[in-house]
Amino acid sequence: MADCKDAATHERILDAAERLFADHGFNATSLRQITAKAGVNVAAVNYHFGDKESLYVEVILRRIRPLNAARLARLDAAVTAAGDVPPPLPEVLAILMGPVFEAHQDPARGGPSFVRLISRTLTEPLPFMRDLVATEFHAVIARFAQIVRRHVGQLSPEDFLWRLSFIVGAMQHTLGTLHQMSVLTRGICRDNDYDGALARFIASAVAVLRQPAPTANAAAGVR
Amino acid sequence: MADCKDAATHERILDAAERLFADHGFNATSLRQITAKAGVNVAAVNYHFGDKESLYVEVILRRIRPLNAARLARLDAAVTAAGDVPPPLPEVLAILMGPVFEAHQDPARGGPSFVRLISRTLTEPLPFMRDLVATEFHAVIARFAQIVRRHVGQLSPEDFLWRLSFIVGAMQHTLGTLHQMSVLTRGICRDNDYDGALARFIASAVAVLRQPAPTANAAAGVR
DNA sequence: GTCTATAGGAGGATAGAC
DNA sequence: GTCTATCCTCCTATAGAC
Repeated sequence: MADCKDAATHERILDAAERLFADHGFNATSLRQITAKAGVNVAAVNYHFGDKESLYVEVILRRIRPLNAARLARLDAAVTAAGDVPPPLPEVLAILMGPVFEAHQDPARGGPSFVRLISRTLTEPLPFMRDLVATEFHAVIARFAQIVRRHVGQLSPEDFLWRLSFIVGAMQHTLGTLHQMSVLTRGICRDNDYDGALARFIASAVAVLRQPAPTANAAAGVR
Repeated sequence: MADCKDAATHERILDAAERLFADHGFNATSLRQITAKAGVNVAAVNYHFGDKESLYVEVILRRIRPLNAARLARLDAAVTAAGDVPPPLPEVLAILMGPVFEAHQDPARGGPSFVRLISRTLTEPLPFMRDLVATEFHAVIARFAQIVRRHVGQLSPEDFLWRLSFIVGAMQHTLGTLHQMSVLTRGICRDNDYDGALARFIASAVAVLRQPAPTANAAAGVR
């Protein structure tokens, strides 16, 4: 048996829901699928979590709280070590993304399913998900954005935020497709090359942030 | 009345569905919502489109076919004009993204709803959507990737595809959030600054593609 | 604490009148 | 072509037994 025979009903439901929500999304997943996969009764969800939305929230919180705590702890350490100047940009980005890549490799931290689920949660516009993202990510985002900002002080706020948006998009897409990069690229990019993927993401994000400030004729497509 | 009184039922259903699918997604939108918004009877969907999935496909096809045709036509013209060398990278990217930004501004080409719907369709993993994307986008993607590739010939296939993936993510995220950039940035980035957004996207994509090839110690977070 | 049984409602699809 | 009426499936949530 792959399933631990002694896992509490509570945990078994969370595990099954994590996988199914990641694969099919919130609306396309029924409580019956979840309880069937978990090997428990339909009513167990209501007993342990109340309703479907609360279950989804718990699935996310179980993983994201330790993950974000790790991010902030590592960032604090890096800031302390760096002294008066902000920590180097690649290091800051590595601290932001590293824990997610680690979670992708570690079933105990959710594995690929959880990472994909995060990616989905960031894009699905259901009100309760937006609230969840706002509550759990706001402190992390503000903290990192503030430090990154110090590295590109010459940029206008507008340029800075557009670049940040592109990077968030790349991040979200990377997390959502990492598990199938081998298939998507016919084997050229490997799913399990975490160090390579992380290094390339960081380098590209740095390239976006450090590109020259735009000039008036840049919009004309000048080479 | 904002609605054209003579719009055929067929078109009214497509318009209502486009908006609702973009706002709430495929599963969260009911046929009853669509027909209510269109001011037609529930059975009209079945009569005109067969079932819900076919309706979704028609909503996309109505807009995406002219859009992709315009992309390929402009690309052909640019390739002809450039002669032996490939057209400049920023110009190629402008041809790829320009038509989408134009559609965002033009209600007759779908406006923000259609652009958001495309973004959603690229991320939702329902089988019929994956088929739709494969069928309608494959030729365009292959054509553009081939030309972009000629600008970064020194890159390994692996580096090239990772960078392309980051750019696709940035593109998808930009299209999905363009309509609310004002809100997300508290007014700093404007939704309707299409030229500015397009220019910034192109510049960032170029920065990602043209960054130096990675070195062995890049993964260590060296400044 | 966990399960059985079921209420109560919504959704997609269709038959047949007009 | 468009509408009315309806079928049947599937879902969430709950009440109450064990």
